Amino acid sequence: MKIATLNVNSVRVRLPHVLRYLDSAKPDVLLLQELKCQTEQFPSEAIGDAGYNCAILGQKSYNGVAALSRHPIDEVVEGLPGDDEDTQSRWIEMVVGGVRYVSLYLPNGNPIDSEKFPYKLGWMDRMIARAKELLELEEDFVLGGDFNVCPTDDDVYDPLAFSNDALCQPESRAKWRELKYLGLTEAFDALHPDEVGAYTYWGYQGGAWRRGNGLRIDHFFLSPHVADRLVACEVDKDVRAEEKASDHTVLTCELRD
DNA sequence: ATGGTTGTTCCACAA
Repeated sequence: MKIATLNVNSVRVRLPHVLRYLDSAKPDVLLLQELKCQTEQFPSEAIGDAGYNCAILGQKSYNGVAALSRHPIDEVVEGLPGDDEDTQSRWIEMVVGGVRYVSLYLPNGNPIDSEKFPYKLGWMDRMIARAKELLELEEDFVLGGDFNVCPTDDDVYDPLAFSNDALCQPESRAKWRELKYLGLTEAFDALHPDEVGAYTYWGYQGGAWRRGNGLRIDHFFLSPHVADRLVACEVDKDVRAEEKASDHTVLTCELRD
């Protein structure tokens, strides 16, 4: 079972990249974030022609998440529970073959002296609560996507430059660990415990990609039974190297069948 | 302190 996640930064601009990836890598599941389009504008036909079913939660201009599957989708849950006032499309769940796959786009939270930072932390509390609920239900699940958290300074090309960034705040990192300490396995760290600089994002500014100035902010968290099946988790940098690429690349995770 | 890029939109805003 091959699972992949990609923040596309506009699915309409990045459709060729997505189709090329599906055709070459043939993942069973692909989680997408930052669709930047409404649900009706999502290119379901092209992706359907490529052999994938889609669960989509779009939004005009910003955010938007989707989960694609080569196998039939048995159930879809749209949105992260816990705040009826929250209208941002950042969470979708898809059940395939008895496993719940979540595509999530955690709030960026910058700048930290604005209302955006407490929104990020509150959203993380709701994510932790939902994960706890799924564990209590003894569900098998995978949380994948753009977490907008660099877990440690080893995940940042220039920690000093990011010391005031929401992605690197002690509060953001503490909640990231709180999620993990529920009993989840962070796939990349579990298989590459001492690896430094396994970045998944390189911004568009200042030749960041060319210079290797990246951040590790895309992650997979696995529930206990799913973690028992973990065989691989890798960053696929080829997608970021393409023309007109997203600022993120693909993170993959392989589970024993 | 500022400027560097990209995407969506309607002009700044978000990242």
